[in-house]
Amino acid sequence: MALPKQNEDFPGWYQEVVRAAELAEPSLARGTMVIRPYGFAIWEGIQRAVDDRIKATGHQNMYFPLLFPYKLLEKEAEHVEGFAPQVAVVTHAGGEDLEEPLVIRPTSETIIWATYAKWVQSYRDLPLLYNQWANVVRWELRPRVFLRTTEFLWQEGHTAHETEREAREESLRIVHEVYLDAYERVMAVPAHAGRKSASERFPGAVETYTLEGLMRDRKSLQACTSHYLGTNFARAYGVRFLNREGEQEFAFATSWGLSTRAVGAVLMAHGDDRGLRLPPALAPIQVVIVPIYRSDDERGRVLEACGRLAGELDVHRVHLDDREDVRPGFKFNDWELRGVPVRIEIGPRDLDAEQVTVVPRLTGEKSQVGLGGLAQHVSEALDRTQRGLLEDARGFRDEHTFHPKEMSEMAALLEDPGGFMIASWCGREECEAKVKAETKATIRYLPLEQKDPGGPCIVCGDPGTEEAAWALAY
RNA sequence: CGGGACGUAGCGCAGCUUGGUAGCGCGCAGCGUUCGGGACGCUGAGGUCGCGGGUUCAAAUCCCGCCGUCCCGACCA
Repeated sequence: MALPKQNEDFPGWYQEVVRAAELAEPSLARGTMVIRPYGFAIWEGIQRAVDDRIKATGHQNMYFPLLFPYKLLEKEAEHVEGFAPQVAVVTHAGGEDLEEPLVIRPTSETIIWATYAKWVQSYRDLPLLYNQWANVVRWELRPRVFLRTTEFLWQEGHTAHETEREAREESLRIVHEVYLDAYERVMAVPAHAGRKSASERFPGAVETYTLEGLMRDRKSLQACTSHYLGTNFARAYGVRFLNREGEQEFAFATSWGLSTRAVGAVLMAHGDDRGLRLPPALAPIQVVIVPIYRSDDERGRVLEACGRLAGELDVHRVHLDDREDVRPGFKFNDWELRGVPVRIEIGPRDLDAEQVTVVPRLTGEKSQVGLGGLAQHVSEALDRTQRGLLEDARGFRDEHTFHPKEMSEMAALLEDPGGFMIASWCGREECEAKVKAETKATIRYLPLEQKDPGGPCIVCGDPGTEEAAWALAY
């Protein structure tokens, strides 16, 4: 089984890696997927990293229901307008048509803020710093495994605050301390933190922050979002509190989410022609040991050594591949496809020389390591891999970041080689739309703080007000 | 919903033009030999040819209708 070449056929490469590494597969209902154990273990690693950080920033987990009445959705005008086209509605249950149709949540702002109304009376009740891990359903027109499925898993944080300042700080803090930290330190995926333009903003948000990562096919992936919602939801659902001056006031809101799309981000940011490459901090298996033997005699000797050495490693997740029905060569390829960071081969030749063979997935280079120094050698290889993947991805991104001055130049660069196009923008939606119509590229992010782009709008030539990053996206 | 393609074994496909016993590769099962980079041999299991109708002595193949999937666009974490 050979993978399609990444450079020549990226979508094919992606689908084949997902299938062959047994991460997930399309399911029976349109646009849904079955996540297989290995793929789910990667998601669990992401969950763990994100959940730890959510808790470290003072949030608690809770759970809200999957279904809520349709009329709740309608209370926030922009929100319903944005989500109505992609909402699945239950109209029939218990053997009859429902008087009140129920929405399958596409996101939970509505039900949560309708409930927060009951929880908040006074400024003393604030802030509410809550998160939930849940599944949501959005009727997307073009699903793609992990990147855009009809149903997906995510976490969604929903906080309520006393002041605008506090809520704005919260939404930014999540971007940096939760998402950026998890992406860069655990998933080894470099990302730009930025603001969304008005047209790309979450329905109902005042400001949407995003992390954008550049994938191996030079498209940008929105890796998560964090929204400052102002008082839009508090007004719609009546979340009022008595402030310190004794006046009624609407609470300020944030919401933020990261989904199973993150698994796709890891695949597309690090994969190569041999398959997945997983950062050790995330990998379900950090070190795999492949025994090599012919006779029963060798088998006993080798497996004994494998067991002993596995115990000596300073690594949490070690797997001994003792399958009898496939040969070592098959196992090498199998684990490379699955992205295991370090492979150790142990055979009779190694044992005779009191050494083992160590092969980091990052480089694929074999080296012989004496038994005494093995634990340290492996730890160093894992550290190098964790750093190396991030550096590789960052280098790739920087090589594909350009500063075009003319529309024609930008269009040509988007075509080949592709990547982020940093260019001046006047801030008008017409100009944004024109770029999309001509090149399919959209503004992926604006700097967190608006700054002088130092030149005329690349589209219309009027004075620029924003430094925008354009790219093709998923 | 617009434009294109495709539905034949678990997966990937050939066969259709010119109607006549259902094929190939991978995978799967058994046995043997192998085992330091995706093994090989022999034997075997597995199919309402997407569904319905029509033409015909005879339909995977020709005709009509329907259903479904995928790709490009609009929507999007």
